[in-house]
Amino acid sequence: MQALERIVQILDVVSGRTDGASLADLVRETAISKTALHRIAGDLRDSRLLIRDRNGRYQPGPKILEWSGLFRRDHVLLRTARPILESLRKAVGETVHLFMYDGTGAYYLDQIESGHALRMTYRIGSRAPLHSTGGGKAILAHLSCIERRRHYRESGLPRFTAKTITDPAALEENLASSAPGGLYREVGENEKDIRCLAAAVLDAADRPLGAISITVPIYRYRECDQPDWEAALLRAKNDLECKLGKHGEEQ
Amino acid sequence: MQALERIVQILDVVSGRTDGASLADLVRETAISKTALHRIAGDLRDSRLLIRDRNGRYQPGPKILEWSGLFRRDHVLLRTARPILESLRKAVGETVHLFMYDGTGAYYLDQIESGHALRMTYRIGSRAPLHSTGGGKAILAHLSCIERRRHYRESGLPRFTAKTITDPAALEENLASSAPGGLYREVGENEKDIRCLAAAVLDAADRPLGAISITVPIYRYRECDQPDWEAALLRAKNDLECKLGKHGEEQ
DNA sequence: AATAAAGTTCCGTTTATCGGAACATAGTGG
DNA sequence: CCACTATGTTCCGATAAACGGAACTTTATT
Repeated sequence: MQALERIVQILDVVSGRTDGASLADLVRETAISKTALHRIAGDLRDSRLLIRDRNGRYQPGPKILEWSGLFRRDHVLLRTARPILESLRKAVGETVHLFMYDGTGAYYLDQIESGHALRMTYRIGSRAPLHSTGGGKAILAHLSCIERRRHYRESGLPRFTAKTITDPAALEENLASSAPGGLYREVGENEKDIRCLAAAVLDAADRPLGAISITVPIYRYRECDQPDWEAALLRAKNDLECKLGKHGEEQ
Repeated sequence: MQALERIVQILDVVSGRTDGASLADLVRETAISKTALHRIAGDLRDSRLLIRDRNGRYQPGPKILEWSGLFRRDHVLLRTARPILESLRKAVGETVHLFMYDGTGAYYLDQIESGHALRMTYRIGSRAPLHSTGGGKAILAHLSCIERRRHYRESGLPRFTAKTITDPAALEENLASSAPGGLYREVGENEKDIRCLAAAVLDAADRPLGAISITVPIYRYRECDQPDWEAALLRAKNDLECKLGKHGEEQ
């Protein structure tokens, strides 16, 4: 659907700027004619997906909050994981993430940032590469060989840093050599000087629903913290799986 | 735009249900043909506005989070008001709301619920009637006569309860007799047995950006709390206006 | 196994959307 | 103060993008 692609483009631009976008901004940043932009933006305004601020600039509208508000309130994984993420974040003092796997890709679903000035911030809702992020690797490791192969073929394992694993065979080997208890490490493969420890969150049939991870700048990482982090992460993983009813009926 | 209307309909249905919607659900709840629904839902999936869970049901997708996440992070009014709302909520112990006015209507932008079992919950992002809610009345009172008249004409002042003020003249009078310091009361006009105390949030030119309100079930309301609440609300209003740079440069 | 319900694909028709061009309305600088 | 440029808005005929009926496949139900 052409209309949808344009709508998405427009809202991406508008939501990606801190101070909204004028019509002219949209003309510049999309390949849509001014006429069409004018018309579509007007329609988006009627639907409350956009509003115009007092300078006439377009801003994200309340409809988005309406859709996402309930999403946030009712999403089982998100809601269940929040308090667990909070404990984990408190225990390790670094940024923690919740990933969601939807059958084709993984997304950052939630994030609690570390209190440090230097910290990792991703955009909630954005795609997380499966082959180069800790959470992605944890998820990948729990897919069937067929699914994994298909993903290698379709995504092509793009390179992000010098350390990104771009060879399927190497990745398979890397996934096979996980830390004890099903923990996965990632060291500078997605972003330079960032490392990550992650665990998959599994359903009753051991299929991955998502993952939890701890992210830390390399220079702040100390080997001696590793055991504590592993323990805290495993606790969080088990907690979450229990609450989601993995082991018999939920409490 | 027809396509947009359909997209909005679909996402409204999907986000309004706690467990998503099947294609058949959508056929029932919209006036869109099954063929079109199938196609549009597929396109929405491609855009990550919808995902299919493991039962094949459609759920709101991560794109919505992506759009709203940044909205939440960067929205000046929302971000500035949060801590102030938290103090206010702590001071009065009842549900507090932040309203936004965008030139045509008001929306619930944020909400902190009271700890009580019985509490008022609205859907963030949804429309708030200007004539029957405390926040709406506070906003209305700070519009020009012309804007107010236009709103009366366009909205028609629909009735929600026996106490809703549906006559323009009566509403004008009601707005004129506000509590000291520009506070507005609403007693059961929007919802039976709920009362509300609200203050407008004004910009440097005294035009309303939105409003803050305290909402309480009638039976829990005690006359003696009134002065404290008025003071707390006025403090919050002034705080917020200062932080938004109303009185000279922001600090 | 038979029946019903849900989901998917195909394809000719049509109407909703497209963009160029012309016009209107701010802002800017000489 | 006027000319000039950037931005926003309206009109309208052409076109391709979206429409929905019908037929088909798959998945539940009894």
